Amino acid sequence: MPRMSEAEKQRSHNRILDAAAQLFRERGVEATSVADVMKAAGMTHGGFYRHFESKEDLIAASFRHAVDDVVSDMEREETSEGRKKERQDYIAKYLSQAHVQDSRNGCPLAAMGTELARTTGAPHQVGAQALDRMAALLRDTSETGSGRGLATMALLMGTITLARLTESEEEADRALEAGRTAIELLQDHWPKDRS
Amino acid sequence: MPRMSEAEKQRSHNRILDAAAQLFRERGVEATSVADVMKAAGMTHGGFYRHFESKEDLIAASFRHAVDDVVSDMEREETSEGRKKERQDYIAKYLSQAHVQDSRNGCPLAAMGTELARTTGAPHQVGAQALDRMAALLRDTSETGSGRGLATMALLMGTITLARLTESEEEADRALEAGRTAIELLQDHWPKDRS
DNA sequence: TAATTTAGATGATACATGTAATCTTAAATG
DNA sequence: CATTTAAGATTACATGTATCATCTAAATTA
Repeated sequence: MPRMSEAEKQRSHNRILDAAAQLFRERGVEATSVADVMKAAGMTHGGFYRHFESKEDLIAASFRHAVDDVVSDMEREETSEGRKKERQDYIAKYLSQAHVQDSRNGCPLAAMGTELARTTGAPHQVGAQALDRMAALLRDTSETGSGRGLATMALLMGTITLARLTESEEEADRALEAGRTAIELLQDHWPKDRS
Repeated sequence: MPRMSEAEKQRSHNRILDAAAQLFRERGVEATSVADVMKAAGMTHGGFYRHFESKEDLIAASFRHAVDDVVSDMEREETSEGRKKERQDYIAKYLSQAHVQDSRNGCPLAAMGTELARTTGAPHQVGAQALDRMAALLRDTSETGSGRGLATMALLMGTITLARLTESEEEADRALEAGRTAIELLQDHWPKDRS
């Protein structure tokens, strides 16, 4: 059936990225094989190396892809007011049962952060970059330092992880509610002079 | 060289648990093989199934083992004052560079939480139990609900994950500092009537 | 249109994996 | 002391893994 047009190669490439981004978040990076990804993308494993140099390469690329997907809307927002609203919406969606259950399309850092942290090289790098990017978005433009953005990010990620660890929706809800309350505290009481 | 005395079997058993608890935290559960664990415990992989039914069994047992290790001192504390002090010490150690760098002996939930959350069955269960246990310890005895304990746990875990994702000690320090500030806010401003 | 290129399929490689059967030997038991 | 038992070593097995060489047919290009 090969060979396909340049445009269709791009499409295949994107299908691989999408499939990888979903599977990696759902099952974890180590637990997902290149063949799994290719099958989910509707291809056999052989063609993989026409698109990526190695699995490590795919990890980095698909993670960036996933972060772009989640974050690009927010970054487009221009005004301070628009950003603030986006931020609140994002947090509300983040701390929801839907997000707890659908890790496949959820926050890449929450799903793969621990695994990326153990990596060295490209995957670790894109993880660190993603953190910068997200902390910047969660931070108020008027703020001096990155502290509150970082703390907010930590709280969001931690809360989702806890909620996913629980064994019932009720327990998950308790975790989410605690997360929401804590986020409010950060927003209302973060010291002005802290970084 | 077999066979060994009952007492020495226990010792072997514990060596396996220790090795697993360390390797799982350092490299991740999926990335660590039974053979890796047995080698680290000073044995060949053949004897493994005299001690555990399966890798899944080992995951659950070693995780419980690690949590016990980390938490038992705190649980022994009787007085409210003693507990409070233990809590503060624990948080200070938790949010330290040492903890960021030494995941091997660090918080099991921070190191394996995401992976356990993806599991079903025994490993997921012990993960959920660990969460209950730790949130209970982080919670003030005078409090009504588990909310603040949960939020504190989320913040601790999230902060460590972020710090481990960074690419320099300075960035890691920024994350840790943000975590400390946020913890203070939770301690000072958590609403009295919230669960 | 003929020659060339290459995306993806097929199949192979070399190795790691979890698990189990079998063997060895010393401890436990009588 | 003789017998039984079982901890750990050795080996085997079936499966899964990342990667690569080769094949194919269609898209490009000359």
